[in-house]
Amino acid sequence: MRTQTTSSETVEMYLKTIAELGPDQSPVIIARVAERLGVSPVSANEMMKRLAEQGLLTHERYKGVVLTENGRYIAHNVIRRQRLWECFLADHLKLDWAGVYEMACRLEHATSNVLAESLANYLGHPTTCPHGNAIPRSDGSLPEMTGRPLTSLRVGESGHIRSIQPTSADIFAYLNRHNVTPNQPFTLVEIAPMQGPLTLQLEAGRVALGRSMAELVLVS
Amino acid sequence: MRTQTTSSETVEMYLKTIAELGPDQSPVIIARVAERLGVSPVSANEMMKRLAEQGLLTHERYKGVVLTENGRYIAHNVIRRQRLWECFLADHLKLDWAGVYEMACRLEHATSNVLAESLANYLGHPTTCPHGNAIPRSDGSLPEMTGRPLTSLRVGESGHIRSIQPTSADIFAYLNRHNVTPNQPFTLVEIAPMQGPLTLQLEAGRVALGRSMAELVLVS
DNA sequence: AGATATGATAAGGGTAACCTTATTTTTTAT
DNA sequence: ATAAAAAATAAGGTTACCCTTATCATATCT
Repeated sequence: MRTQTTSSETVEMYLKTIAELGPDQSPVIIARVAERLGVSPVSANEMMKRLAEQGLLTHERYKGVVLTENGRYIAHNVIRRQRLWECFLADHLKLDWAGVYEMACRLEHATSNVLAESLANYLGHPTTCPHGNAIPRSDGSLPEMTGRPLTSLRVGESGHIRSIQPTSADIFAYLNRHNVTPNQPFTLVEIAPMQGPLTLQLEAGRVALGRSMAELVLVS
Repeated sequence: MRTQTTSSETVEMYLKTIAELGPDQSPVIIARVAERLGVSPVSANEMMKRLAEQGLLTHERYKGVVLTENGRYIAHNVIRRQRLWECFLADHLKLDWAGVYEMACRLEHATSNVLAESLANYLGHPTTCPHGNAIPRSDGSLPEMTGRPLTSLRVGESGHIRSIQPTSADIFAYLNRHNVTPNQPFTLVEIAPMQGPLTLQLEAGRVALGRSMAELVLVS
């Protein structure tokens, strides 16, 4: 927890993206960040230089970037705001589960501390967003991630969906359409060979998920 | 109502400011806009040129700028969003009456149509913001302003506070501290000469308001 | 009718983002 | 061990804002 100098929206997006791509503080390849932000790798590189100068992250060539304590603090704050807004949008405004991530992503940058805490209070201090991801606490700490990736299960195993990691609205929409949402019980009925799809049996029916999509799904 | 091409935050702020300074579509002096936005007159001038090119306003030298139908539509939409957020912040989150204008001013630019309409619905389609100003309708139309400026009253006249026009948080705070808020009954007990202050008798006590502040207060 | 304050424009710059197109460096995979 | 793929950097540009200082044009006031 430190000098939270107010950061531009762009800076906030970079920090948040890095935090999302590297929980556990593992180095994040800059090109992955560029991809997710829809920006050229060159631009992302330049930005990383600036962020490093500001002491928000460290960069080791060909390894990737790691947030400093200060950078992580800001990132978690941004994520906190986003997830609080997601709760409001989904639970109170009844907005589409798949779309709230992106809507909240715009609101998060326009949210002061006072506002965030009032909102948290109004919502009853929720601990997870509608997609099941933990909401960082106001001191910047992030509760331990519970659940393991769907891809780590064997055929025949059962469990409950715990969370869907941040992704695009299309993917959320696909998952929602097939009832792959938090708390749903399921059984893994098949894993196709050659990096093929995983097939889940849910109460409402079956779904096939490609590997990369399945990696976004945490279960218990 | 027209081609609402998505506009930048800056453009939205210019349009909103022009709409606020020139209700009734009277020409607005560019320097006034610059002042309110905290920008140099030269910058505002350049921006007006760009806005005129985009067909959002017309500019007559030494007279001022007037929004086109399209420009006004966008401005009213921005104002609608801001005032809806003000309602939410004040009525639901119980945030400080004086501060919600500025908080909402940041949220307004991060608010899509879908979100604005869901919010309106959640709030029960309010028609005025916490400061008593009319909320433009979703078609961009603005209900007729009711009430006249406090400065048009004579000593001895009574009435109710109707609204406080958009201003800074300090001024809102001052007015709030002295109970100059919508629906308060009052009597105008004195007008000091030489452009001096107006003194109001309210239920809770007396206040003295300078001319320029009094002009922001509409009464009935 | 002319002086003055006000409003507008011209000219020259700055910054934070972004871009593309080389080129270089490192990792990785055969 | 080396070739191919991936990551990083260099170089040169663009855009949307913003700035200051100086000059020009108009309206208003005496």
